[in-house]
Amino acid sequence: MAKNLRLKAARAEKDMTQGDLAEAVGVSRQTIHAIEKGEYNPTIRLCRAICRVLGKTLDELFWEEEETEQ
Amino acid sequence: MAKNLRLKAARAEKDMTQGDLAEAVGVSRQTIHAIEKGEYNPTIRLCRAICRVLGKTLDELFWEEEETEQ
DNA sequence: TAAAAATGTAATATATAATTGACATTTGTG
DNA sequence: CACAAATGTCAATTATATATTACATTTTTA
Repeated sequence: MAKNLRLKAARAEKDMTQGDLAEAVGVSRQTIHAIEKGEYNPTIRLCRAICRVLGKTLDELFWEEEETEQ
Repeated sequence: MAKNLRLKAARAEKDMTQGDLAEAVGVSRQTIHAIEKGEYNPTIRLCRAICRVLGKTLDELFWEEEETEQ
């Protein structure tokens, strides 16, 4: 998975820390960190929760034209 | 998770069986069945793969205004 | 510039996505 | 109708998303 800079930017736009977002969507801070870093392949439910909190769509935050690795 | 009828319809539009789609995205037929039935909370990577094969966006196939259960 | 807040990282544990194999039921077609 | 293909379902297993705890590093701010 590639780094998710769009997520990082959307979070910054809302002035939320990784911890704030984690709490808002009900996961651990490390999970948000791992998603932004591209280490995790999150579930669609978590992606939707993040989108709702940040006011973005799935396509805006989680679409990728091509799958890079694995 | 709610039944994913949009996925079922998009698959029908491409005249693909559950088995065809499963093979195209590299998962088992049961996984596709479970997603359509709403039993699984698939990963974003699998959702993207399905979207690419069916020529749809994440928002078209996997967005939900509200999370129903659990 | 020191303290606090935020972020990065790692190891271990747990929940659940996904596989596999097998069979039952439904649907389409000769 | 009979056969085949597609779909539905179940149980057991494996892979991996996520949690938890803990600490190190970077960034912010008083």
